[in-house]
Amino acid sequence: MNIEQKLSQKIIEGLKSLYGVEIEKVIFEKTNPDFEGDLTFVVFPYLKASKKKPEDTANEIGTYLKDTLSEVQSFNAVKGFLNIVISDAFWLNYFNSINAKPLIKPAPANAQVVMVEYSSPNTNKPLHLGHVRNNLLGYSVSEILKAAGNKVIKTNLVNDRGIHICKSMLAWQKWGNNETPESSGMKGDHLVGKYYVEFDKRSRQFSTDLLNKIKEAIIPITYNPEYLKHPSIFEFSSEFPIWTVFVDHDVKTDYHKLDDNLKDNSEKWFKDLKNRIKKVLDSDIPEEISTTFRNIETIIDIYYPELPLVQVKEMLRKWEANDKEVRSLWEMMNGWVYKGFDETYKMLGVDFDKIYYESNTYILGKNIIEDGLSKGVLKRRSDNSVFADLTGDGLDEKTLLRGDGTSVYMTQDLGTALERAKEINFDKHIYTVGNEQDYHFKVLFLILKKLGYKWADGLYHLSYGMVELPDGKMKSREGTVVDADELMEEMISTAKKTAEELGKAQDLEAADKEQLYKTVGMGALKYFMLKVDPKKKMLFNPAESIDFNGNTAPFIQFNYVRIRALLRKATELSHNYNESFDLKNVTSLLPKEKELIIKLYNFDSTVKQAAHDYSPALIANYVYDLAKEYSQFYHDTPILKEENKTLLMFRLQLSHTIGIAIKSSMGLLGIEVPERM
RNA sequence: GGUUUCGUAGCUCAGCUGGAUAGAGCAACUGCCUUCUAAGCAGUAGGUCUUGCGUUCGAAUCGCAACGAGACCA
Repeated sequence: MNIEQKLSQKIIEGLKSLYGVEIEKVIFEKTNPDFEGDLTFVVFPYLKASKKKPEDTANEIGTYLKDTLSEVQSFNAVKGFLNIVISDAFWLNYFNSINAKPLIKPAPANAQVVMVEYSSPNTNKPLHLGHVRNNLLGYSVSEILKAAGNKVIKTNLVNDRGIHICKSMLAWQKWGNNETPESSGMKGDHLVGKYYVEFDKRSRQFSTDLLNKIKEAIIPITYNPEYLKHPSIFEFSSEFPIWTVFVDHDVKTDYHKLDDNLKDNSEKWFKDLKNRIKKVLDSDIPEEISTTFRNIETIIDIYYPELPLVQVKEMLRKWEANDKEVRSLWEMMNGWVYKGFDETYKMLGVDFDKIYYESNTYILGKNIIEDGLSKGVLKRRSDNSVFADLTGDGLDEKTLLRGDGTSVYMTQDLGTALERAKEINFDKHIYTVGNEQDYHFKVLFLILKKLGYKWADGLYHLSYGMVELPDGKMKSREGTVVDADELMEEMISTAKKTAEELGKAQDLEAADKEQLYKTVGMGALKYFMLKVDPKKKMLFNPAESIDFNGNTAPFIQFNYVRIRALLRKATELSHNYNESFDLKNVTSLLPKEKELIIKLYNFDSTVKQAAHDYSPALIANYVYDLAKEYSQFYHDTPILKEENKTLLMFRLQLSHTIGIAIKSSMGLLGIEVPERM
């Protein structure tokens, strides 16, 4: 039983015997630092029962505690606050029980099985800052869950198929000149990403060129605004404002901006244009117009099949039909990407127990539809599409199967979840996905619950906030994406620069120095991202480098390093801090020493809370507090100069165990600690 | 427009299952290296917790409304 439980029990007893109040749960506050005490019990709610002044009530309960619990050394009552002082002997005794022992115990045999899905990249471009937050969170939450006694299966669902993957493939095929990671010296994922960007560029250029051809063809009739008076032309121009631009030569508007669809959906745009032209041609119009429109029609007919977006759809169709050539191109380019990702993952220090590929799972989910229809959870519309009616739960109708029988993302996710539940009998399944998908997961979980799957109660969306830049969200099209590999490189070189400026680690071997820069640089990055509450969006300013001072990983690492150096020196002086020491000879604790032991005492509950909240930020706050507290202690108390041998030993052991706590906590964040820096 | 999240120091964030005078770090300013590593320690300054109303012994925390910002869905 821990000290809070003991106190709770006695307070419940005391309240009953003193005032006849029965309560179930006692909550303690941390004592305000301005007052003496380790824990505080607030008595305001019981004044009605006690019919006494706040201070008197607190004093009575305090007396009861002191009389019945030997751990209670003293107490003081300020207004309605009962500040309880726990005896040094209790804290020393506690410290002795954990001294030099590992703080994290392996999961028990009957542990709950938790799947944690994270990372889930697309294979059409390299990882960026947003993925970095996802990966660090997923990994850290996994480690925290393990430390809290769960069996964790880390998993990654790779999005390796679809229209966006085909874009890189098509661009490489058409304009790649057989460029490979070897020939270009580029990381595979970056090379593929380059062609993804290339596709976008070429596609837009192609649309622009085509548009220019149309513009030229239309010139003969643009000098006669009279034509606008024809009803069919008028209708046409109102649906396609581009016409107006052609007619009015004074308008300098970039016609690209006229219709976003032309940028992103040129295929549909030109198709629509052609249909509209047909409509005009069918109507009664002057000869000159019909000739012009026929010319335009011909231009579209010639160039439409060449549109990159048209071709990419064709490629996807071939991929789905298992076309040999397309499949082998796909395999080759994905192979490049995986090699690149592996490097990034290694640098990030994350790993997976199981990797799924969407190319294997995207067909799943269709049997669920049948099941859902027969259970009446899903319904069929007249156009043959299938949907879940969630309006009763305050949500919309969610279509799961289109009229033509094709499925949507949701269908896949339903299928994948079912597969996994069958394959691995998990108790919980965590999806680490950004909060832009909150609605998606709400719907997903709700449908699975409605379908009656018991395991659906164990599904959880670890929804994290977006990483934003000073001018808003990252946008790949605007080139504001912060690349993961570049960022990591930068952090490491900044660590190097800083270390050199400070004259740190001069006596280390070259290889150890490199390792140190990596540990410190990556530590700073990871801590920076994990110390923020996952639920909240966070800001990253590329113009300001991530700090190495203050509330940062390097500060925490530095304190670990000081402990290690201290212990090395102690060993040199033959102070064997590993042998057990006699508690009786330590008669009292310095305030800081007690504070530190209490911090150690809080390790378990912090890990538990962090696991419950899926929040590495709690661990980050904890370890920073611990390191800061130790830093003050270290500064104020010369340990090796202590003449009292027992005290000297105690302080070495305290430092040692705090070192263990720092290392363990940082480990939960995926951050390493160096021996020297 | 509908749904939803958020608003705390100049900046980045803690604190939010209601508790005492709202805390850190960065940036600014001031001290402290002959000492176990100064990536440190100590200090100064910086706040209408967006605003208003309500709930109560007590509200940054809970409720309602307004204003502002973001996300998702059309």
